Amino acid sequence: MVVVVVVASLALFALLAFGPFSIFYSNPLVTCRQAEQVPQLHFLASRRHRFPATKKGEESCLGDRPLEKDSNAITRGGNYFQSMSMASSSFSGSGNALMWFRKGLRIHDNPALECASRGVTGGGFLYPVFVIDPHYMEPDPRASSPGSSRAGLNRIRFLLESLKDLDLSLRKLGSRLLVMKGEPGEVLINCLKQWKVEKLCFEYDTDPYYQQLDMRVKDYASAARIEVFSPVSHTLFNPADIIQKNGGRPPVSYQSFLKLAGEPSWASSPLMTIFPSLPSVGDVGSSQIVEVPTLEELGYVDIEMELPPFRGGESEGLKRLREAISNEKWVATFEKPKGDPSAFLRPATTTLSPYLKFGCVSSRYFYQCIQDVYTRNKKHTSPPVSLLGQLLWRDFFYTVAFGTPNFDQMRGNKICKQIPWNDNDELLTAWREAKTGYPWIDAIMTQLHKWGWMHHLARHCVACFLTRGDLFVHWEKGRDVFERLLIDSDWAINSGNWMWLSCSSFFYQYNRIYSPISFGKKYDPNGNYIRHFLPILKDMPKEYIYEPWTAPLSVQTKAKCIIGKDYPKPMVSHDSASKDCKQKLAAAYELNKKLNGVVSEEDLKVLQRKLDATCDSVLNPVHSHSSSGAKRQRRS
DNA sequence: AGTACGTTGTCGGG
DNA sequence: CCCGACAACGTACT
Repeated sequence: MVVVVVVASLALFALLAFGPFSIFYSNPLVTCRQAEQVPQLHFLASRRHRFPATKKGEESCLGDRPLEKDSNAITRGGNYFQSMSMASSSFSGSGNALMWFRKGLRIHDNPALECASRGVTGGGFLYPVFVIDPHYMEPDPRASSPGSSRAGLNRIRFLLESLKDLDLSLRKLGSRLLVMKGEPGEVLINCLKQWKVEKLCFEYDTDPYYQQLDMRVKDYASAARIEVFSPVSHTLFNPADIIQKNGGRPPVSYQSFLKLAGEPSWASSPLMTIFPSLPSVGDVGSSQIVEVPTLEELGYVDIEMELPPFRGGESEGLKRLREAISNEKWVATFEKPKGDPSAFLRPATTTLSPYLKFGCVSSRYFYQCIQDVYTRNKKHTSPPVSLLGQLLWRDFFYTVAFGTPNFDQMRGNKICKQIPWNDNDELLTAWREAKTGYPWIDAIMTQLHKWGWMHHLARHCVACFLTRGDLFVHWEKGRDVFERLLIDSDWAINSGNWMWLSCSSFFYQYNRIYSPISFGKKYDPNGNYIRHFLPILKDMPKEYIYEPWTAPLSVQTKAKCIIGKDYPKPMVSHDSASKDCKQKLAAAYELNKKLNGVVSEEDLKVLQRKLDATCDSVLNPVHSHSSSGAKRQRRS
């Protein structure tokens, strides 16, 4: 199941993680004609699938090539049944195949499903399985907001909706989704045994959680002589290929990644398939099969939460993709940094990131759709800022993460600067709970709670504020909050972006700090975004809405919002806090340089003590936001 | 050793 | 809207 092992979307993190993808919501300007201008669908049956050349149960440990390069293997209008019978000649036994869904919750461009369908032989059956891990899905009463210990309610809902949609699509093809509960590895191995499965298919996954889980399952399959097919289809490229091309080390800059990556092998091959039907599902024996559960059935009762503007599933994802793509001028001129992070009625990006995260939409199909628009619009933007560039960022982070041990933490991570971040839970909690006293920051964090999604640049602002800009809290802490709450949170992209924003890796210009006051103001001078997500401030005059503590008491009274009572005072003064942060970063960089990146725990402690003495730090405000905030206010 | 470059800073001035 | 100052990092390449 989709348990991500380490709690990690910066969207920018999500970039995608920090949500890189955007789409308009319903765009009334999209016509049917435009919507159809996407690459043609092709029949699955037409393609002769080649099974991996490696031995049974061993292939795919590093992931197979996503698709054969040989486009001759792909012809239109082939005969489904013919190809099935071809496959059957090479098998004997039960002829049963199992398709294990984890991410990749889609029918289109799904090589593992194709292979599973083709792998059914004789009178065999196809078992499409999804395993719900209770740790990932069931309520944790101790969590800081509704949801499980690992996932916020918004992502759990999105996943359930995606499963429901997948089940519906499978049923239309004469199959269904077999939902089971339990520890995924255990459940799956049990299925393989009980159902006499001879072929196991699932999408290859680079996340450490799956690396470990899949190893276990593959070991069992190998011992039981079950054939395993595990294609790379979540990303554009196989991260292992890129790392190999670079002499075994992942590229650490986007530009070098681009050079190594080049064009994907399948760039002009048809990826879309239509299944006329799927092999039927066999007897499930004593296995406990459930319908896709509702939130209530999982134990989420009496929770009042407004619905975020994202419905999960392949159907909705493809609809949004077509809407986004149909606006060709928008696609061709897309420049990520020019988007407006305060736009919420109509976000400035595709908002496809949640769909890419769960694989409801294929990133490869998205890639081809964009290229298709580019062929008709010769003048278009380029990576890193273009729409295509956003997809490549996603692959960039997947590649670096896959090739970097301990990528999701500072310690033991070779590409991560060792910095003496503080471990102050009070600062972290105020940030997480949208109580920093900076309306721009608190509005963004509120959007995170309510929607499970914010614009990429909004993610930048709050990540910078928590780490190198103001609070100097460890980036891993903020990453964990994003990881749980973002619908699109993604292990590689989220940690990558947090390192980026905290100047721990990839980006190092620590003097460039987002102002929690001016940055939002330049996009949204009236503060509409703040008024929407922080209704307590809705009547604050625009002159004060970004800095309500500067409003005269009479104005606060009239706006029915007394600062310090109805809305918090700023927890730190940005001017002095950011100066302290810069000083600390400079000292930490110096130490890293001196020790050539090999900084011990003790070295960091010594530096921290030294910095605490020299900086008027925000690290010890134990008794209060207001008093330390007030103190700082006086100094400035 | 030196140079160019790097998806998305802020502020003040023209 | 664009400019430079601010203060100055690392990576990649020559």
